Amino acid sequence: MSSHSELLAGKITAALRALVEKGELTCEIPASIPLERPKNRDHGDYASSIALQVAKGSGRPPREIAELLKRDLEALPEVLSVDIAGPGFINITLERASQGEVVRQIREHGEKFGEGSTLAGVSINLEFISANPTGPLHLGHTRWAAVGDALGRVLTAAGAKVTREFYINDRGNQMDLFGASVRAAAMGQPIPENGYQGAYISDLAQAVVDADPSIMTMVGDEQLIEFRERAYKAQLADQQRVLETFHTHFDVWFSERSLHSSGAVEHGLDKLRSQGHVYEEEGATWLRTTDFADDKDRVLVKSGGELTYFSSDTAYYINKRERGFDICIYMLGADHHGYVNRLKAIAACAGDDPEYNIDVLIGQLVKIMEGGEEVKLSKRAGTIITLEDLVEKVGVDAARYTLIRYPVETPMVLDVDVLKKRTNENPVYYVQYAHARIAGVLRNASDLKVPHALSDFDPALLVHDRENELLGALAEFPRVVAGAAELREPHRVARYLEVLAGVYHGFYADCRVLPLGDEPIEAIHSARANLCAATLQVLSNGLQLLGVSAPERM
RNA sequence: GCGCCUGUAGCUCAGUCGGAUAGAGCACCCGCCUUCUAAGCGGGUUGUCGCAGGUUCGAUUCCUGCCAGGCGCACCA
Repeated sequence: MSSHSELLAGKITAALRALVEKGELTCEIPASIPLERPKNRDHGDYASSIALQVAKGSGRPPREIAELLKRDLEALPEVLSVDIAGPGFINITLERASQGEVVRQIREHGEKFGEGSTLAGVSINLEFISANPTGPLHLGHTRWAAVGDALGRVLTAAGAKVTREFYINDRGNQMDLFGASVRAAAMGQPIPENGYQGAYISDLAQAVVDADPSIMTMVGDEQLIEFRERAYKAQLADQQRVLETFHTHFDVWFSERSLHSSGAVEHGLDKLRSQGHVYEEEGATWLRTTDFADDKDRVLVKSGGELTYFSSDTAYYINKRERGFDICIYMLGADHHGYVNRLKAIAACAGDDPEYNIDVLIGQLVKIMEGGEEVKLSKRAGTIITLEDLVEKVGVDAARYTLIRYPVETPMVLDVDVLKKRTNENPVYYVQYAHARIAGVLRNASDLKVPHALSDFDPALLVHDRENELLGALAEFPRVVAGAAELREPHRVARYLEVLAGVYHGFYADCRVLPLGDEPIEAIHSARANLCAATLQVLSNGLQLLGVSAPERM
């Protein structure tokens, strides 16, 4: 689908190239043309600083270059006028009817409006949460559940083939400790040193025993293993259930154990050896990650012969690549940021390009406020807030939306009291309300028999400033989605929706959509109803990308 | 000590490739429902963009140093 921004950028590029060829200008032509929607309405519908940017090496003043471009831009039928302002900004005003065409595009593409092809043909493995199956998902996991899921949707919209994957850390000491803790709870014995505390452990113990009381008569290691395995299955099933209620779906649940049982770890070691970055020292096997950006080498096989967790990580990465993924995205918490370099080093040691094949996103921690005070989280004291707790308190939509609307690299404070409110303080309702409001208008349009099919639409009638503003905002949606995918920042979609909702509310206040009282039905009513339908579509598509519902009524 | 993230209005926070008067919500004040959802709209007030330099026609944005807060530096998982 072609948009005005693409059209204008293309025209500018072509015009610059022609000027260079004719010898009227000497400069490099930038790969991307800066083009923005100015905040100030006096600056037209689109503005570009290209003349300022290009002027440097060209030996001509920016305003002169702007003048040269102006002629070409004005020749476009979609362009009404072009002004040169300030030091050399090019301000472009579009023909009104041309702006209105976006309504047609939106309605024709329907729920596909906004999709793009910038990541077409790229296969992406998106790994997020990856919690240990030794307890419920907590607040930190919840941020990733919301953002990771939204990112998956955004990447898909950009054309990528996305596999969402949850890596289950089901191997190692922690699992044994977990099993021992559950057994101790079942037997009424004290929880082992550094074991797992909390009411959920006794709940798990109770559930395991209820399902099969004979476990109490087992002895020794056999009993320990059974408690571990059954509690593991129960806890994993609980995580899966909770995530489904949170509208976060995984395509693959990948078990760390399976890496070992399938021989993938040995295979990974062989692969790394063949690349020449593995060595033996002091009885252990090491990967020389310091060949690439890491600050120390990492042990793959301990001197005692046991495999490290790091060996699983390397094998897992190699496994992902061999399953055909071009890009492996890892979403990690800030407490794991030290992993970034070693993960990149794994890719490099495997012969890949760490700048392309691997992408590590670090999310800062979430604080939570309730009753005006920070809720201190402590596993020991049992005061953890789980994903389920949060959803119970504020609902799926408010929880997801709030967690998604901030960039992940900023630490955020989540105020439970605010999230319970149904006011503007809670932006999810602001956006959803716009959607519900439009749905109501369209219901009324049908009742009043105001035609609002696309065939009844005349774009030239949309000449009000508010209409113009709304059309401009709608046209931005595909760019926003593409940018969110490219930068891995789904919060951009949320912020855009808030702006769009605001623009719509402004339009709604100033532009009557449907005929009043016994007024006759006219073409403007149909035009505006079409504009409403297009806005409804974009709000719906955007909310869909966030996994947040788009209610017809509120 | 080394590394990563953060520092923007009273509060919570936006601000892709440097651009034209730094934004939103909340809070505070004032208006707007005899007809499309007032969970809304309009107006007013609020800033040394942590500090100091540098690059540039132009810096909240890029570079360097410093200050403050958070997090991390295992043959743990």
